[in-house]
Amino acid sequence: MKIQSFKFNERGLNRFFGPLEAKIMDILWSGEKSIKDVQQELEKEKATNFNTVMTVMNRLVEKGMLTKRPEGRTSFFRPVLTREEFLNTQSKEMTQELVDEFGSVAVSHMIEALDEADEALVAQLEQKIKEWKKDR
Amino acid sequence: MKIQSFKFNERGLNRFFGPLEAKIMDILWSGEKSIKDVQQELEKEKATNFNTVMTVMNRLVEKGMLTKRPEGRTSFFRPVLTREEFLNTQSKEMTQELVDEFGSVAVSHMIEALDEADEALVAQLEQKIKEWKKDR
DNA sequence: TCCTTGCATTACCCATTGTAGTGTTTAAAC
DNA sequence: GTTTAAACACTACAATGGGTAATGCAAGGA
Repeated sequence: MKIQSFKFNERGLNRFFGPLEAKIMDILWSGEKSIKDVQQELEKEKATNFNTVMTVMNRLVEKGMLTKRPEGRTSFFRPVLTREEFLNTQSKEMTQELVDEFGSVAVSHMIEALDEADEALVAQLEQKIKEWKKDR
Repeated sequence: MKIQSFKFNERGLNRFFGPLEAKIMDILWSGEKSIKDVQQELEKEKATNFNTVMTVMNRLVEKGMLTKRPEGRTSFFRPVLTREEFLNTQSKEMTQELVDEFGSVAVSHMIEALDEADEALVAQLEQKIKEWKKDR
């Protein structure tokens, strides 16, 4: 299942996940782990129930975000996409949707957004356009 | 209250609102209307309970999307922003968030998205960059 | 006075997310 | 081989957001 909602209010992974989900994804992007591993990691910051972690992790599997690899009695979980792949995918989809939905209005806003953000990004964009023209 | 979530799956206003909310906003963007006006408009397509419409409209007021103007026993509702203002605002916020969140990755995706969308948009973007450079 | 109209209050349903109790399986320890 | 504890399954509940609607009140007109 795909991510289907982007929250303006939040930051980082919390834009795509609930807060606990986000923490779990983050932990699993540091390597394959069992439920207990994750729970202990979370415990460092705040008392966390094992079953809570299990439930959320299993839901993430159902959503297609994690894979579950049983090994004996214990299962090990791993994100389907790397963090980079994930963010890349999301960014791409978002951008596509933005242009589909808003067309030329979005284009104006892109420049404005880049303007406030970083001069180097505009240069990069310019370069991209150059390449794009070559392929025509 | 601001819109705080953008749904990839949906189209148009349904990206920002629930389906009934979206229809109501749409109707109100054609002019100030009472609950009954809106309900009758909705009724044309599908049986619609008056109170359902009322509840949703009042929620839209709470969210800051509509203003309510009492006149005698009847209240009249009007969107706070015009459709154009609303879409413009959303597009701007989305774009800003995108750049904030993904930086240069987003830039690449912008071009790709434009590529698939429309050649004219790339030209527009190029023009925007030119203007941007002038202001430096 | 009584009925109709407009609205307020309140509620229930469903989905998502965070939370956690209870029950079951099974490997390992005794 | 029976007990125990770890891992897990199953289930449920709360909060939130959105769609739905019943009930009840208030005020104006017949």
